Amino acid sequence: MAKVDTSLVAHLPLFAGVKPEELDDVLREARSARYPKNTAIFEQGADAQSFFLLLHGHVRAAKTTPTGEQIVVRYVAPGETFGLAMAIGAAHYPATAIAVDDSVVLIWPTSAWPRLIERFPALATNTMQTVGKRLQESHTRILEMSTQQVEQRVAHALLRLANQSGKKLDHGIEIDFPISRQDIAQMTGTTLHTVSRILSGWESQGLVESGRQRIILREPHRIVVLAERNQDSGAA
Amino acid sequence: MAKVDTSLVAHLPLFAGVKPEELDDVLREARSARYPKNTAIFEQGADAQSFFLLLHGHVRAAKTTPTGEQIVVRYVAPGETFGLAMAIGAAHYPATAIAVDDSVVLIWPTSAWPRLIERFPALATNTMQTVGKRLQESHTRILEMSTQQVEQRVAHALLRLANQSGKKLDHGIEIDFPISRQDIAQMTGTTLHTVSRILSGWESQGLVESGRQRIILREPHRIVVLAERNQDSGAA
DNA sequence: CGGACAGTTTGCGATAGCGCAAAACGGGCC
DNA sequence: GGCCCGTTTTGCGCTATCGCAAACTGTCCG
Repeated sequence: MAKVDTSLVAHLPLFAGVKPEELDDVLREARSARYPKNTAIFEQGADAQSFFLLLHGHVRAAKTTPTGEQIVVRYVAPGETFGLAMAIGAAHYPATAIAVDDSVVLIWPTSAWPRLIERFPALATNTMQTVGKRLQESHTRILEMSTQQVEQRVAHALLRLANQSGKKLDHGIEIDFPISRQDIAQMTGTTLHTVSRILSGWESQGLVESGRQRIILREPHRIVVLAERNQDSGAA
Repeated sequence: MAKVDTSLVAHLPLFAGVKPEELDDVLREARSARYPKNTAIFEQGADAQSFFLLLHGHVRAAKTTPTGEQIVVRYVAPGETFGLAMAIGAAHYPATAIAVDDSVVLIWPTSAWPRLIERFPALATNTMQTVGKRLQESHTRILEMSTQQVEQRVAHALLRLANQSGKKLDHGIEIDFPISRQDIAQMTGTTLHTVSRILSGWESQGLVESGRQRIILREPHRIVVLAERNQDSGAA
């Protein structure tokens, strides 16, 4: 089993308040694994046997309806935890996790959780805050879906992605993993057609540069304006 | 300060795993208060100085945009906690809480939380599960908003309310607190006009009986059908 | 008992966004 | 180098839902 250097993960929010010497004990309970691009890490509805910490790569968490429609719950960036079903008392994963890029994760067995938080209460506190933050983001998303039109929601979504996983280029910010129009549609509650139209429009205005599963924000500032504008403002 | 009988709250999920004799210690740190109908318990953005447990009545948690639009985050039923900002590491309340009926709550100072969970770790675990459940509900709501049309969403919302706070009558289930079309609109991401039209339609089909801030589901089963139907099914 | 008002109903255009379908595109693979 | 497939683009008609406006109604208050 690969040994993980504590210094690589010590600064993560999950481990805030855990002493360096203790950290080693926590990591000892984990194993690491690599998931190639486009492979599933776990499936919605499966037994929640493990929880995860993403070290490298990017993971998409998506939820599927009985009738097959999907939404993207979130994109997981390196340093974030996912698959926390057990912490919230769920026996099964409520969503599917897929590596969208070659990804490396740490994996703890669910069964280790009670022992871990007993020994390191900070883990429980930190996880609580993480889940709480996600709840708030979730509410924000509901608020946006309720009050904004599609173009604004797409703008917000891209800005968040850029913020979370943007690679700075001299001519803009590139979203650092493969993402399709369909994915963005599933993040914003619309269709890939509409997303495509919007991005085409932006592209012709020089706001973005985009291609197959690739998006570069050329004018983040002007996209912020789009995201925040009230529905009345008129354009030429 | 009013003394709260432990036996009244011992069975609540919040206190699962807390011994009866310990429970008294937890309650000793709280005070109780009564909020008349339509009064605010806390405002979005205010310092999160307390957290709450609802004993009687009903509370609406709502989030407001900078531009004044609102959504209903949830309705709190007796026995549920709310205002947990501190547990999730937020210094300010992310939403406003309003008593929709005369309500009685237990109030703990935020500052007591660290001490409480240290002494009674079960509180932390239980709260974690509560927040986790809310996160999942939130995702479900996003899924619905993304994939279903308004009528189905309204059906789901009413069924949930009936389930959570329904009073059984011989001729149906009544939602046990005052709720307006506007409120339902803010739960489902639509307008009060559309909700009104939908309820009028249902009323003329005998599915519901409704009036000023009052809704009775007469035919819950048939409403379930509405909630679950795929968008293609046609009616006579 | 008569307002006054908050909540509700309803009509009628306007339209954002969907859904379908077809074509263009771009990359990787053999 | 050429083929194949998943992704993206775009046109076009359709409609669910909004937005505005006006009328209506049940309740509470004086």
